Formats: sequence, structure tokens, C-alpha cells
Amino acid sequence: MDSSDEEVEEDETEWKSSFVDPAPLSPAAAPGPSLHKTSGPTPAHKVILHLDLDCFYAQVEMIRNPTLRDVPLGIQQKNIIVTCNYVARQQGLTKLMFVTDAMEKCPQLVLVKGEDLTHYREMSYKVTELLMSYCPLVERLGFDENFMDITELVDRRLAQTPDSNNFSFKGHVYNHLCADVKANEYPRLALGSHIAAEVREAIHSKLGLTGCAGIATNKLLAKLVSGTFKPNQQTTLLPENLSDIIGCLSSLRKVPGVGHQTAKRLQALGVVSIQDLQLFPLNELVREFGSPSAQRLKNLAAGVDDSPVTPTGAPQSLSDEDSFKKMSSTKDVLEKIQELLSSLVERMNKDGRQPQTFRLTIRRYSATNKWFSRESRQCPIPNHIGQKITSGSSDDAVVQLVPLAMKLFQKMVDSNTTFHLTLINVCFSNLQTRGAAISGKGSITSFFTHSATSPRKTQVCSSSQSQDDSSHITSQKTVTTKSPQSSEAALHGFKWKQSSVVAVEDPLLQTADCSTARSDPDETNNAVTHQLPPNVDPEVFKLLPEDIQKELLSPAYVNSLPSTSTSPSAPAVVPDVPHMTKNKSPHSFTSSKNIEDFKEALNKSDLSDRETTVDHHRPAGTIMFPGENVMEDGRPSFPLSSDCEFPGNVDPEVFSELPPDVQRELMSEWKQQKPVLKIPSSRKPGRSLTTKDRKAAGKGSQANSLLKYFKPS
DNA sequence: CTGGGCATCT
DNA sequence: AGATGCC
Repeated sequence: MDSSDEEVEEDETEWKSSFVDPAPLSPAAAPGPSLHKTSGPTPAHKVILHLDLDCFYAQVEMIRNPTLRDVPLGIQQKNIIVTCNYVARQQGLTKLMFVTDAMEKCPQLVLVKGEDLTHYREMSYKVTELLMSYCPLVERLGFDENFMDITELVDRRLAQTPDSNNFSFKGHVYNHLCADVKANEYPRLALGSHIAAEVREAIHSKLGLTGCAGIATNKLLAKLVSGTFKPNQQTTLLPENLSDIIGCLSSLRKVPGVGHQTAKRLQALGVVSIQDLQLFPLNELVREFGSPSAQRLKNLAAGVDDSPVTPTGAPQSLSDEDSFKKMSSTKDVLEKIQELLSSLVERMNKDGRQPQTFRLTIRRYSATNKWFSRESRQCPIPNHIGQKITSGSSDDAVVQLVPLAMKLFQKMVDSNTTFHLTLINVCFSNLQTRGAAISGKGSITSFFTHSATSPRKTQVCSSSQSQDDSSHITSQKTVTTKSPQSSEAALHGFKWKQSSVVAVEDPLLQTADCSTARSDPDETNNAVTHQLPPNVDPEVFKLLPEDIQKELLSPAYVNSLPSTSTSPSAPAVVPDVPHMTKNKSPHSFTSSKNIEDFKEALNKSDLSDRETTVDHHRPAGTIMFPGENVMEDGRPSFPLSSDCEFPGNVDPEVFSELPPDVQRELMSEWKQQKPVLKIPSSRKPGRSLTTKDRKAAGKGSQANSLLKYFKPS
């Protein structure tokens, strides 16, 4: 905001002289006088390291199957070679080629399917973990790139270097054949290059991976320079060569941060090259992009990047998706969602955190629009379902999530009209660290809560920078929302960390399962289920929105296809190497084991499901639960005491979807909490409880989590 | 004839 | 909720 508060990332005086056009200056690059705001040691350059693993997916597959090392290898996702090893590149293959083109160019190409990212993801986090053992400021960019702010590491090393006249560079120095003479001019970058070499060596010796590194004074430059010598090499950029590396970019698209859309808009302004952008009047740029974006673009064109390395920590969302040529039946959608959810729930469980939000995303086919226009709907995840995820009752969780997903699907797609989907994505977000905080019984003795009470370590991690840096960082936008998240992540990274490496089950979490195993003999006989299409489990069916039920029972589906598994085994594809955890096994809900699981789930979730009724005349949007009478306004019809009304911010529709036992639990919860929460029945529906409200009201009680059912609007 | 993730900003 | 951008 205030330019005077901004840290001066780029020491202009060091490179400006070599820069042809000094016009583009960062707003942060305030004139001299405002510099001595901080009287720290030096407002010196940061030292940023960018690490970029070579053809990452291919490397992982070559580790899993070493016989692939010597053959041209391509990683195939659908019809695309997303990456290939260097044997293949020698024969002219590049990233993101079509399979047909690739096979044409290289007939001996060996293909490995790469749609399941499990192994890549696991290896990716191992790399990030390893980097974090050097310094906490590690930011991921995709699965195969990491930024590190090694300023402190460098300065520490510099402080304990006796001979300040004997520095050298490891690896290449951009635009220098032999830059060691310059090493004493740039001792910190020189030390950075040594750290980079050590880090790369560690990645190689401990994980068997090679990669490139770039060492520079900001993220933009580090990233730009890291790719200048490939593969498995590293390059340092001296400030005096800034204009070189910026100037030799062939197009604006090469600038990280300038994507397809931005480049198009710039082109419309007549801005095509870096130089164009450097010379383009800021005013007009602001008119097109707004002030922040315009300023950012200007800075990028000047090689200026004041963005901090923001520790990534654990991901803020987990998602799983699949794309396909055509999907046009509700049954197929249902099955695909089941498949995606099964795998996603497993991952979520290993992560250990509890998701509070579920999102379903689709992409519709459109001749013109095929790439873009995804649509999504999201909803809160009822706590009892979230607990099933964290407690490991994955099949139960899936069974209960499918109806939620189908409900969201209905909001986007009218199943009465024809539709044509090309992608489905399921996503968990709003990930809560305090996993199974079940209060009804027992305090939260979980491992997490314990660590959460000692936030000391967090501060060490996230702001152990020099005073200059930390004050700068906290003045940046990122920290307000992100820092709490990443602090959490840093704290709880343990579970997250362990899970990504070994998949350890936390016994504390397991004991936290609140499901009081109520065994109720249950017979699943009803008149409807025997008409169900194949692959649709009756128990799942019962939980589905009524419209979906109708849809699935329509003659079109009942009469159609025996629907057996399709196994498209491509000719040239190497069979997957045998491994224990096949995450995306197309296990659907047809196996008897799973059916048993669902029965068990239903038994646990309800005590009175003697009979099942499906009311086809029920208005859309309500779900019939077995054994419960639900009135049309969504309120349960079981007797309620007069003082137990819905709080004003309860969405009846959401409430109606809850399993009966949870509905009862909620109602009794309200009876108890109402005096505490002081929710007037006249409360405006538009306003929901704030986070603070919830914390204050529900601290340590189940209400805290249950109240999250309510829609904010 | 187009991946399967992630993140941020609006 | 969508757009955009990164890999």
C-alpha cells in the first residue's frame, strides 16, 4: 500500500546502470531517502533459489521401473504426452505433444499412463520436505518446482566465512564464461550457488532425482535463470546481467505471470514484446488492467519482483478429477462421482485434516468453448460426514457424500434435458486441522490440539527472517489470510508429512471416532431397489436426491445396458509396475463388501429404518430418509418442544438432508445452546455466525462443529 | 486430436 | 462462482 512501507526488493543502484531504459521502476523502489526506514544490518538483496526437477513424472516412473531409463519414455495423460524423458527428447519429443504426433516422431516411444498423480504427488512432497530441512521458506509451484528464500542461510554462512576474498561460483553464471572473478563482488550469490549445489546433491542422493536450479535476487529472476542450462545444471544470475535475461525473452508469454489472457489483452494494446511493455505508458496499462496488475506487469517487464517466498505448507484443497470425451447420463455421472470420491476420501484421510467444504465442478462440451467455462457448486460438509473421513470410515463417508454431490450436480444440470460433460472434479477445501474434535465424549486430547497450544514454533518458521523481511512480509497482503493457514500447516505438518511419506494412521484420531456402534438388524427389502440399474447400490440410491432417483428409475436407464467394465488397454502402454496401493482402482459399489459397508453405515446412522419409502411426488430438493417423515418445508415432523425452533440461520433444505439422528442431535443441541448463543428467532437469515461467534459459543463443544451446517446466506 | 492438479484475485 | 495462471 504505502510505498514507504514497502521493502526495497531490488537494489536499483546495483543494476540500473546496466539497464537500457530506466523508466520502469517499482513503486517499491522509492527514492533514496525513504530507504533508511529500517536501520537493520543491510537492506541487501535477498537470495532466492528456484529448483526445477527434470521431466518430473518421467523421472518418477524411471525410479519405479529402472528398465525405462534407457528407452524413450513418455508419460501419457489421455491423449497427451505431458512429459517425456531426455532419451525421448533427443528424438525430438517435447512436452505436451499429442500421442499420435509423438508416436509418429518416435515409433519406439514407450508410454506410461500418468493420470493417477499419486506417486508424483508423494515424491513431490518428499522433495519439498527435504528442502524444508534446509530452511522453512519453501514455496511450491506445481509438483516439480520449489522456491526457497535462502537469504538467512546465506547470511549465516557469510558471517562465518573468515576469508572474504576467496569466493567462487558453483555451476554456471549467466552470460559469463568464467565468473569466479566476480564472486567476490557477489559473495552472497556465490554462497547461494554453493547451497544450491548442496541441495541438488541431497535431492539426488536421498531421493534419486535430478533437477535444475536458478540463483538470483528475486523469484522472477531465479525462475527465469534456472532453465538456461538443462537438464541437471544450475545457473546464477548476477544483477548486472538482469537486462540480458529479461531482454532475451522471446515473448511476453515467457514471463511468469503473463498468461494467455493477459498476453492477448496486451497484444490488443499493441504490446507484444518485453520492450513494448517496458516502454508502454503506465497510465494506459492501469486503464486496462487496474493499478495493481498494471504495476505488477511493469515490474515484471523490468525484472522486478517483490513477491515474497510464501511457505506453502500443506495444500489448502484436495481435488480429484477426470476428463472424458462424453458423459451424458446421470448414471454415468453418479458412478464417476463415486469413483472420484473414493479416491479423494482416501487421500483426505491420509492427510488427516477434516474438510469443511465440498465442491463439484463440471465442464460442459461446447464446440467453441471446450477448454474453458467450468462450472462449480459447493456446500458445507456435515460434520458427521467429515468425521467419517478423518476416522477412516471411508466407504461410509463416500456413501454419504454422493448424495451431496448429486445435489450439487442437480443445481448445475437439468437431467431432463440432454447434457454433455467432458470433465468432473470433486474437491475438498476449508481443511480443518482440528480433525476429530468430538466433544461429546472426551476432550480433544489429540496430537493436534497439543501442538496448537504452542504457537511459538510457528513464528520461528514463518517470520524468522531478518527484521526487515518480516516487517515487510506482514505488511503484505498474503499473510493475513495465508499465514494462519500455513502456520497451521507448519505445525501440523507432522501428520501431513508422515502421511505423504509413510501413510501412518494416527491412533488418536481413530479413538476419536464417535460413532457408537449401534447394531440394528435391518432388512433392505423394498419394492424399488430391485428395479435399479446395475452398478447403483440400493443403499446409495436411498440417499440420493429424489430427482436423481427418478432419473435412474426412468425406463431409459432400466432398460439400457448391462454396463460391464470397460478395459481399454492401449497397445504400446507398459503395464503398470506392481505396487501395493492402487489408488484409483475402479472399485465401485457393486462389490458385496461395499454393500455390506453401506448397510453398516445406514445402521449406524439411523435407528429406525425399518421401511423405506420413496415418494415420487415429493417436491424436488428434499430427500426422503428412511423411517423419517419430513414435511415439505423441510422440517422434520417428529415432535418438538415448542421452544425448539430453527435458529434463523438454519437452511431448512440443508437440515432436511441430514440423517435423522443428526437432526435430532442438532435439535437438542439448539435447546441447550440457544440461551448461550442468544439466537433470536427473528434473526436475519442473511447473517450467519461469524467465526468468532462460533468459537465463543461452541468452544470445546460439539455445537461448534455442528453449527457449521448453516448457510452463510 | 488437450492433463490433473494447485493457487490467487475479483 | 468464475477467471486466470502456474506446472
